Amino acid sequence: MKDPVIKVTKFTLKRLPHYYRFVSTCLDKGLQFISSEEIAKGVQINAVQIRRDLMMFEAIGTPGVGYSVEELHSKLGEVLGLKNVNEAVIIGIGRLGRAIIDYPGFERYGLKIVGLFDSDPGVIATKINGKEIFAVDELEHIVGRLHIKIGIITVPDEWAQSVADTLIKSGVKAIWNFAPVDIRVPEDVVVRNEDLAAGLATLCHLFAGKSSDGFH
Amino acid sequence: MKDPVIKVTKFTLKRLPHYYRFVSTCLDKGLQFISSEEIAKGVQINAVQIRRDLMMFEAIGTPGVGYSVEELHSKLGEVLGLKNVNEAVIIGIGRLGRAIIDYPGFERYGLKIVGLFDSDPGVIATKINGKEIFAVDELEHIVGRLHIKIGIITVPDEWAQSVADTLIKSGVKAIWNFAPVDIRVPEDVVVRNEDLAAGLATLCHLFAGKSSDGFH
DNA sequence: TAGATTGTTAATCGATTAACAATC
DNA sequence: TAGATTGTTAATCGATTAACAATC
Repeated sequence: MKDPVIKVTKFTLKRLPHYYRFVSTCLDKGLQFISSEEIAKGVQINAVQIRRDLMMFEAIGTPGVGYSVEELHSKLGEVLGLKNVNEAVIIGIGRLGRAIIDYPGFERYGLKIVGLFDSDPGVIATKINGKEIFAVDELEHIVGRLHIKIGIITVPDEWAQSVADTLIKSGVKAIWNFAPVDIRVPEDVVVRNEDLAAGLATLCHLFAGKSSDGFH
Repeated sequence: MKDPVIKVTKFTLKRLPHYYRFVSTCLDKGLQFISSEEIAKGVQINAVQIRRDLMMFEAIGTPGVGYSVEELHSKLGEVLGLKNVNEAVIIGIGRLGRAIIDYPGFERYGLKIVGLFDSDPGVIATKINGKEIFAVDELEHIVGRLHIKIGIITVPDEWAQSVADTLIKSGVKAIWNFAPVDIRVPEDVVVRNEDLAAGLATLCHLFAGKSSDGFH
């Protein structure tokens, strides 16, 4: 019998990490149950929306009582694919790469960075947090042998696509790209282009809008 | 006469930075005109969608010819609020903070980080790229005096909200938060919570979905 | 003119919200 | 039972797509 793949819309999916984070803190506090209203306050999302989103697990809540914190936490983690530790490699050990390597939020999500790569002879063979940095030339070899499925790209724009291609050739199925270019991948590979500058542009626009509105 | 505030939906806004980036490269290549089809290929978004999005500037394109690269570039930059340089401060000079300080995509968007702050006596008064790091205690004073409107938060979770409060009190109107918590702000302040771990969670889910699908 | 491509209207699709019956 | 809160259905809202007339 195969696992029923839980279908979630793109939009629901975006909200899940927030629920997960909030529910995690509730768990830490030792709470037993929470209502959709309480979650709503915690994550600033409409309570109806939340109930709707949580409907993907059938009948996980108890009317009149709320949701079991523990169960909800566990289910959310499962849907988000955080149950098993995911091993990843990171390519590009500049400042951004280093920041990612010890970004605090990741452990909770079970991400384990097991391979560090760079092309700069000056950093190759040095260590970060006890992990050695390898030459990019070895990327294909190592990724293939360790059966790594996730690659994190923190190299300059002009290298990003070619690094991605190498990763894919080596069997990587999920790419998290921080270079400010849109990476092309085949159908069976998922990619997330995390363009920080785009986030900035969005913020600037909202800001510009607000400030001109202010004068009317 | 006041500037007509161009209304853009949340979704259009998310696509604009991509257009902007692509059009920038066309400009660099010296192209005169591009069609919505060409942009579509470049950014992997439906051409109709693009035309629809670009309708916010009235009649900027020429039927049968396309859009003037130069004009489009300039208009997009304007809408995104990138015309004037935006000065910002950053609080939290850890690895992430340092990565942000020299992330390559930002200059193009006119972001200028003019103040660096941290609470660690070990880094206060040291310099990065020639810019001195100040004590957080001076944040309110300096931000207020320089009339800074944008604050970037790269401190640990537990400090994020309080730093945000200080920023707001000092007159900051836009906050870009990298700490993995949702920051609360008053109505007249815009905030963008850039939770990297949430991005990871999204990627993991997509990945998990793909891999189980693969077996059917 | 003929060909290309825009701007716009109408049709479709999907997400959010409101209302409420079912359940503890 | 009465009160609370879920799960679900129906109504609304907004975004995307398709079709095409207008324009260069």
